Amino acid sequence: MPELPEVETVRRSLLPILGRRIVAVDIREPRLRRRVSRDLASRTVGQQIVAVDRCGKYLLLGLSSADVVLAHLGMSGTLILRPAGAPLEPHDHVRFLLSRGRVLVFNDPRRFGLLRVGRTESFAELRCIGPDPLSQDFSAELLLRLTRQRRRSVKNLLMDQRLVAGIGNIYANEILFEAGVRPGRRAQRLRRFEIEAIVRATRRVLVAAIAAGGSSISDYRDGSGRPGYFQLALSVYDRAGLPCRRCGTEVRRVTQTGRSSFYCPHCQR
DNA sequence: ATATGCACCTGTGTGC
DNA sequence: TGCACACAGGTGCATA
Repeated sequence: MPELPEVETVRRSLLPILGRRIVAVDIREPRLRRRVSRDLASRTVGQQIVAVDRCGKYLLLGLSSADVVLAHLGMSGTLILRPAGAPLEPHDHVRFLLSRGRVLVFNDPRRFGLLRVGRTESFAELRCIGPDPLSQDFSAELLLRLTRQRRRSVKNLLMDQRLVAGIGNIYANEILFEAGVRPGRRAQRLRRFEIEAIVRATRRVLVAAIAAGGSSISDYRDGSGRPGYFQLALSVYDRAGLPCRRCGTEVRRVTQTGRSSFYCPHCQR
């Protein structure tokens, strides 16, 4: 489910928790991709939530103690705000009871997500992720540097969180369609104008996707339970065999390093 | 450096 | 209707 646009949408929808205190923590299933921090409850109960930030696909809830709750939504995770008395739902793994009658629930059917508490500096996963593709750091100069000497495919490169943080399978495909570049192209063979097109396309696609509230392919919801609408605007992702919205040619699906890639053989070179 | 295969999980859709 | 199978937004490992 969640790539940068979905995580950013969740972040924005969670802003109403700012200033609330964590009153109780209920860990029902600690076995996520990594075990939920054993001291999650002891380090968060009594703390006030003072920040809701995003770093790539990670969400960071800043606490008044200077600790941070680090969350990753994996493939199927959601962080959702409900009324305090709302009934437990399937796959509700951790619940933070908040002041002023709300409960923040980490729900994740596949349990590929992550929920930890600690100092920001202590999280190794944050140390090795690249710049945010919406920041000024993500420029044609940077992408040019990243692509030199690398034989790997441009799509694979865009999805490498160490190089750029937040792009996953849906948006890598969409960005490359928008840029007119085939996903299988080797990074080092890209021309400068193509690099520039990819940088522009990245901004356009991610900004549009955030504006639409992300993509709800099956079950993604934001923190207030609302779906996104960008799936209706997808150009190639999950559209194998359907006509390209721009030229009518059939969209193709190929497998690259274990993931499905989609492209229009006419619009993308 | 990079690709592949697999592992971790559950849910859904498809074809028989 | 039931069953087997493929596949799904992510990441990390071991192996080539």
